[in-house]
Amino acid sequence: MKYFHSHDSHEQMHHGDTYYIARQLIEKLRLAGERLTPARIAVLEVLSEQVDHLSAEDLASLVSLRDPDIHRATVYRTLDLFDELGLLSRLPGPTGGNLYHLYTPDEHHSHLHVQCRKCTKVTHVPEEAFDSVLQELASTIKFEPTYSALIGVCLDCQLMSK
Amino acid sequence: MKYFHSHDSHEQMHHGDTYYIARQLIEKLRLAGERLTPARIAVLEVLSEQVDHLSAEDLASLVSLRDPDIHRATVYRTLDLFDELGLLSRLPGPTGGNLYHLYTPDEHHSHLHVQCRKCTKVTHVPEEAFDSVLQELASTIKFEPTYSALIGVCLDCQLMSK
DNA sequence: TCTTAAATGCGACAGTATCGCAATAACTTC
DNA sequence: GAAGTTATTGCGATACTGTCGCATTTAAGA
Repeated sequence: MKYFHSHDSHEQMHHGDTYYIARQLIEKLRLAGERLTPARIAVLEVLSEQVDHLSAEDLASLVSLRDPDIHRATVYRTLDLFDELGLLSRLPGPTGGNLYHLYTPDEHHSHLHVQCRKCTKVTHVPEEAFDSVLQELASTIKFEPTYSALIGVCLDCQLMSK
Repeated sequence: MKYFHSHDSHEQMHHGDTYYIARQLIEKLRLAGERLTPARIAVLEVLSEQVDHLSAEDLASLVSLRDPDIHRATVYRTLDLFDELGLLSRLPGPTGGNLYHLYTPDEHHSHLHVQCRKCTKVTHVPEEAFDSVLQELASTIKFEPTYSALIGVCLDCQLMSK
């Protein structure tokens, strides 16, 4: 509970701390008026432990490991919810489904994921490099690339097809 | 046949001309060493008549209208081929599948599609505005955003969720 | 025309995600 | 802390998208 007051605290609290991240986001859930259920917390915690983008089915397996009573469908519904709340990055995966990855609290909305359209590998890009572009986009065509991703073909896949 | 020489010709030949587009691309197919089959030509022509991005299933229906003997699976295989040849834009659609749209011959590789992650609506962006960005991407993180698309949330969908 | 490798039709199949509905549980109010 | 209201869940069935193997057909070159 003390952990919710991060601003004025000098306690050991690193951004990489899984539980710190999860707590921050749980607070976001509550503020959005969403119910705090064991399933949602479990999904949030499992998500916060992942470094890369994972499929819904993979996440469901991990959640199921933690609590076997949580159903696949619930994980899908929870991911949809988190997506709508803007808590995570959702990108098309290699097998047709989507890949998910939690935005950490210190990632801004303009954080950019770059994904290869062929191998679906995702690279994280520092936002500073693209702030100007994103702003130009927003003003020129009324498109706000919040939680955005750029899709193209990575160098490896380009070389492979030659 | 005369139509292949567009540079020095003064004939009526607009970029919006469906058959002109299809012919250009048929030539590309041949140059790539691919076989010219009725199915591929039909898919190419149907594609060239579309203004927006369409799903594989929708395209298959349209192709089937033109020639009922062309199977769903063939359309999927053909779209894969066209994608690999860089003839079309392939973007994730609303129902999990992909959406396809032919690049016209006058669209360069750096042509950019901007797609809303929620309603999957696609907007075309003039490449000039982003040449510098794309080049920076390519050099900084070794990512070549050829046939690329930027994914975010369009203004309409942002307003709706508030 | 003949030959050969590629492309096709077909149906079955796999993976991803969604659905309706009854049962359950989270939050509010008292 | 008990009751009531409404959202959430588990469950199984199901739809949708895309893929596969294999026998047959066909495009392209000799």
